[in-house]
Amino acid sequence: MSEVVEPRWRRLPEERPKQILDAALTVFAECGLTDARLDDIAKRAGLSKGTIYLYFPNKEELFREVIRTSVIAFIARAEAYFEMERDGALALRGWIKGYWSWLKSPVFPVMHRLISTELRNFPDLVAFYATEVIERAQRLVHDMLERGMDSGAFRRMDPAVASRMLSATLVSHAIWYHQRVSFKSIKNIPEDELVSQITDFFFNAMRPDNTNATTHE
Amino acid sequence: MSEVVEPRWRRLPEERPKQILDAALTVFAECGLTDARLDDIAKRAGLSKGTIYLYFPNKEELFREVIRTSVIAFIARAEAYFEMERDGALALRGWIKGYWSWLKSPVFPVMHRLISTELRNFPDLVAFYATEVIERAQRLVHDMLERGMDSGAFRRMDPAVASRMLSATLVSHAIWYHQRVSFKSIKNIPEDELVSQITDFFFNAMRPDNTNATTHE
DNA sequence: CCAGTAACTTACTGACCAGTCATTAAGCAA
DNA sequence: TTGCTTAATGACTGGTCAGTAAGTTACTGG
Repeated sequence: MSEVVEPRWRRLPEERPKQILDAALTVFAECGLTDARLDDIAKRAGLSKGTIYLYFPNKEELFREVIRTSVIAFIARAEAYFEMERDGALALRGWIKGYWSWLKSPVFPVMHRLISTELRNFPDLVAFYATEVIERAQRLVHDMLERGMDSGAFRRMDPAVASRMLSATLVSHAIWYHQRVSFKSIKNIPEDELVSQITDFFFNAMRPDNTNATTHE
Repeated sequence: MSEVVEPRWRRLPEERPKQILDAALTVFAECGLTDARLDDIAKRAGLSKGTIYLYFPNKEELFREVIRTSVIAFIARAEAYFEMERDGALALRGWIKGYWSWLKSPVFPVMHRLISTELRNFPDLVAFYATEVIERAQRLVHDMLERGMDSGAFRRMDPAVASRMLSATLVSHAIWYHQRVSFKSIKNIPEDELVSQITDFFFNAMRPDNTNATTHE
């Protein structure tokens, strides 16, 4: 019998880390850090648990690495959205689109859970996230808003506050979107519609006053 | 030696459930369902773990009860805010204040975590929360907005969308507020200021157009 | 074709913790 | 004071799972 017997497993040391990180991201996204089982991650990656320990020292470090690589991937993508659109309002529309694509990715719920619940256990990741994502993003939006205000496209207000309001709206909607099966008010609204509702609302909040300078008081 | 010896423990069957629920709320709020330890809850309540099982059948049921009682307490409080303020805009300001007081309470992060992560394990609580809080609240806000639109205080738009935008902004800010130590952009802003920033922004988004009916296009 | 070794698996260990139950003690009534 | 009821305790059990280590299989170079 000269059958070609498939080996039970292959040696693929180059590809393992990525396979494990991908699987881990999925499982962490679904379960969170504590409820995620290394056996499940291994199974999903088509490996045994022991293999994970060849590439990562422990569960927590695997978690860290999942976050780090995912965030880095996002930043790289986001920066592509920013090749000098000088018009503040247009740049902002581009930003919203790009930001949403991150928010709707499976990485975001993981990040969000981290931020809103498991934060105190990972101060290093918090610092990393704060400087590498939040501050960077806020500076960008801040600048776009100021440009828009200067050009008269937006009314004058504190750009830091405005940018926070935009984030707030997007972030909540993203959370609901990820859970949309359970949310009547979101369930049947297509994604594009949702984003344009948010955009419209924000631009309305920022639209300049058309009154003829009635400085009452 | 006729010292008055304090008994090692007292029999207080009436008060135990509340003591346990209070302690559980705190610990669940900090750790989430999985990471919360019954021993910790017991310790915080000044009891032993066994005692918890005299009043609640298991951890999950205790969790359910924490949520139920807390949500009910909130609803009761919230309804007090609503004794027929007929003016839409004023009613809305009242609503925001009341809603915020719920959002900043320790129950909200628990609820939020439940919604955003542990949802699938508690369909009954989700349904309960959806009907008893979300829908009810949305209907109220919806009505207030419509009244405000009718009176000309607000511009015309879909009240469902507007109410969702308001919730979104408030909810995100609440999450950040609970984690404010880690959030530079929020840390030094007093609570009142935060709420009024949100309110102002929302009212600006809803302010009617002052253009003299320039129906271009 | 046959070591030798690197990649991977599997069976195990020890810590942890929800839930149990035998025991102890508070309080009450006679 | 005694004896009964029941609130409360805390040591224990059984299951779960992160992490380990010994064993197995794929591959490589001679």
